[in-house]
Amino acid sequence: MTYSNKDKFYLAVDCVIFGFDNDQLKLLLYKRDFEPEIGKWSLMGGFLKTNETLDEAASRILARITGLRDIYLEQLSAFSELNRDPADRVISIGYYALINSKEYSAEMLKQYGAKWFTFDEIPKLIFDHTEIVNRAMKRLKRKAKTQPIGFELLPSQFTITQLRNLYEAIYQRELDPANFRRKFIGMKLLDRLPIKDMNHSRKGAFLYAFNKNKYEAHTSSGFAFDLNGI
Amino acid sequence: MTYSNKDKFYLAVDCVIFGFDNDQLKLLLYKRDFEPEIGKWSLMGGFLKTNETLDEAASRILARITGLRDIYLEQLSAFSELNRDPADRVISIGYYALINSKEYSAEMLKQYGAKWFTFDEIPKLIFDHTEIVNRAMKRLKRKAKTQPIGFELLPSQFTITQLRNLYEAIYQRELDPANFRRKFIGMKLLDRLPIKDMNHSRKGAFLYAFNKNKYEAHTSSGFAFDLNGI
DNA sequence: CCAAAAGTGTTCACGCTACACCCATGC
DNA sequence: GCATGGGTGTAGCGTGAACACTTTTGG
Repeated sequence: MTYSNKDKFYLAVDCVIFGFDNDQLKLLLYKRDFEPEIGKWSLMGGFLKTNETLDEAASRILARITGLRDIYLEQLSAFSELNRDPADRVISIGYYALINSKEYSAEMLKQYGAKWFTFDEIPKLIFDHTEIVNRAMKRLKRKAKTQPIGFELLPSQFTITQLRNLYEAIYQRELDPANFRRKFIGMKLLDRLPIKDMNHSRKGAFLYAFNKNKYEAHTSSGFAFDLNGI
Repeated sequence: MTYSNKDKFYLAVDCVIFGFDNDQLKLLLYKRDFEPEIGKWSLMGGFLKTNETLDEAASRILARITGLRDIYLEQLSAFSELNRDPADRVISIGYYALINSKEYSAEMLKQYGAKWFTFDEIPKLIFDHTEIVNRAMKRLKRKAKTQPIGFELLPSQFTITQLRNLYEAIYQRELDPANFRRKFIGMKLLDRLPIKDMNHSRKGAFLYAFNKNKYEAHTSSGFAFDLNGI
C-alpha cells in the first residue's frame, strides 16, 4: 500500500445534542454502555466505520439513540489530545445537533439511559466531553447570530415570544420584547399564520412559521441574516 | 485491546498557508513530493504520527517547508469523503496558517518547490484541496472581523494604509481610508511609533505596532474587537 | 373593570458613510 | 507651487435601546 508506513488511528464521533423545552435550552446525555467508563455520563458517540463519511457516522449515531433522521448537524472540530481516552489513542470529531425536542422518541431515550439536562445541571462527563460541550455552546451562540438555525430548535409553528425565549436561552440574557419582535418581523422571513396560540395569554399570540424559500430568495439578493444587534 | 474490533484510519493534516505581500493576499502551495499525484500542486500536508496531537502535526509540517515556528495556526475542519484520496482511505484535518511573508526561509521554499500564488493564479490542486482552500478563505474572512488576527500577516511595524490594504485584500473591496483609520485608532490597540515610513508618500506615514497587552486588558474589561461595520 | 400578555409608537444616542478639506514634503 | 498620499472635520442617516403606550380578552 502507498501509505503503509504511516500510523493508523481510531476515529470517534461525539455529538452534542441541543434541545429547547419549557423555555430552556437543554443537552441530551446518556450513560455510556461500553468500557471504559461504562455507566458514566457521556456525549452520544461511536466509532467511524470504513464505508462512511464523518457526517454519515454522526447521523447514524444520532439516529441510534433518538430515532430521528434529517437533523441539523454540524461538525465542530477534531479533538486529539494524546490521553483524552485513557484506554487507547482515539481522535474524536465533535459534532453538534439541534433538535426540536417534541419529536424525539421517548422510548429510545429510555432504552439508552439518555436524559435531558439544563446547563446548570450538567454532570461531570467522561474524557474531554465537557470541553466539547463548551465548544458547541460557543459555536451555537456564534452561528445563531448569522444563520437562521434557531428554528431547528422550535416546532414548525411558534409565537414571537417563544422565538424570543429561545434566543434569551441561547444568549442567557433578556431581550426587549418590542425590539425583538420588530427586528424579526422586519426580516420578512416569517409567515404569519391565521392562527392564534391562546395558551399563554388572554389576547392570544399569532403563530408564525419560518419560510425557507423567502430566506433563500432574500439571501441571494444580498440580504444577510444578522442578529448581532440584539 | 478495548476497541480492537473498530476500524482504523490514516489521518492527514493539510495546511492552507496565507501570506500578505505587495498589497496582495497570497497562498503558499508546493509540488507534492510523494505518490500518488507526485509533482502536482498541493497544500502542505503530512500524516499524523502516534506520539503527537493534530496541532503538533500541523506545526511540524509547517516548519518542515517554511522553516518557521510559532506561527498562527488554527484548525478548520475534518474532510472525510470516501474517495478524496484515490490511493487509500485518508481522513484529512484542514488547518490554516497566517504568516508574515517577509520572514519565511526562501531556500526552504525553493528546496521544496513551494511558491506563492495570488488568488486569481491558484492552479488546479489535488484531491479536495481547492475545497479546503475555500473553507480557509471563508474562515479567515469571518475570523478577521472579530479577532485581531490580521496583524499576523503584517510585519510588526506597519502604517495604517498597509493595514487597510490588508483588510481590503481579505474582503476584496475598497474601504474608506478616513473611516478605517478612525475605526482602528479608536480601538486603542495600536501604539504609534515615533517613526515615519517615507517610502510611499512625501509626507510620510507613522508606523504603528499592535499592542497585545492593551488588547487583552481591554478585552477583559468588556471590549470586543469588531470590524463588522467596515 | 382588572390583570396580563400581545403588540405599536416614539424618542434618543451612537456609529457608520460619504465626502470635503487641510497637511507635509519632494520635485 | 503643485501633485501626492497622510490625516482631520463634519453633516446625515440608519439602527438599536429604552420605555411609554394601546389592544385584547378571560375572569
